[in-house]
Amino acid sequence: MSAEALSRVFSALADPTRRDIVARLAVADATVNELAAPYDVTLQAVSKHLKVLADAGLVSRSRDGQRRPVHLEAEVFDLMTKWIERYRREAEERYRRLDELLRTLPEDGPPAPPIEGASR
Amino acid sequence: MSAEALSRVFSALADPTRRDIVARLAVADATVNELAAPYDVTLQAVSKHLKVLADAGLVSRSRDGQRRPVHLEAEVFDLMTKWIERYRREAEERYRRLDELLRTLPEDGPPAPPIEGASR
DNA sequence: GCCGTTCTTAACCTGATGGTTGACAATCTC
DNA sequence: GAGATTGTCAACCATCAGGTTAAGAACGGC
Repeated sequence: MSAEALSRVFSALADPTRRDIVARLAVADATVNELAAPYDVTLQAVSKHLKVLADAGLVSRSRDGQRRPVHLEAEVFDLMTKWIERYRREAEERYRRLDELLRTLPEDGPPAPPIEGASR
Repeated sequence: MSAEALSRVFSALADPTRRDIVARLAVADATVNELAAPYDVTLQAVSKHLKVLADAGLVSRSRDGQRRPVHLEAEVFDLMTKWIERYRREAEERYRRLDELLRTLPEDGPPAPPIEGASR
């Protein structure tokens, strides 16, 4: 369920053009033509990119006459940040414990014997 | 340069199996066989996943006899977090300014005229 | 109503990706 | 050294992703 969503978000941001679009939308909303201008790909390609971003929930598209203003949805970033921070914290906690363990060990040379069954 | 790196990281984490591997490595280092056990794909497939993660700099692989212990490299997460946080902050700042603008405007009904050239 | 503008959808091509099987390198065990 | 264990590499296959061109939908302006 949420795994699908996360996959879509990460996948969407794996493309440099799409990341650039997100970066520009963080500054201001923009229309499809405005967004497409800097890149030397067709408008259709950019339209596809926007569909990918929209499916990932990273942007929303509305209607204003013929224009389709694109808007960055910042909430989705929280989903990613939570995922990343969770595992970063776990890993760091693990290092902290390891450092502690090493500090409490006797101060001998590098060829220390393998710690058989230390924390198992 | 760093764009390539970011693409590799996001792309690596776009796959649910690889995210699961990262999650398990956050708890403890593990060998390829141990990592492969829960999934119903071949060992070779998992080996490929690990190569992708290693190329993204998310894990490192060393040697211990026949075993190849895999280790999570938490520093790379910072790269992602920085990217995400930068644009999330920009977007939020933009909302803040918009809210302020709306608050300073006269209190009339919904059909307010378009703000022609408001901040341009 | 018609034309130009804006944007999306469909069909298609090509290259990357995730999976498989098969071969083999490297290491421990006997 | 022979055999088992652990893991990688190569070749192959199917699907997906990003690009294109072509067609058309939706709207504003005349």
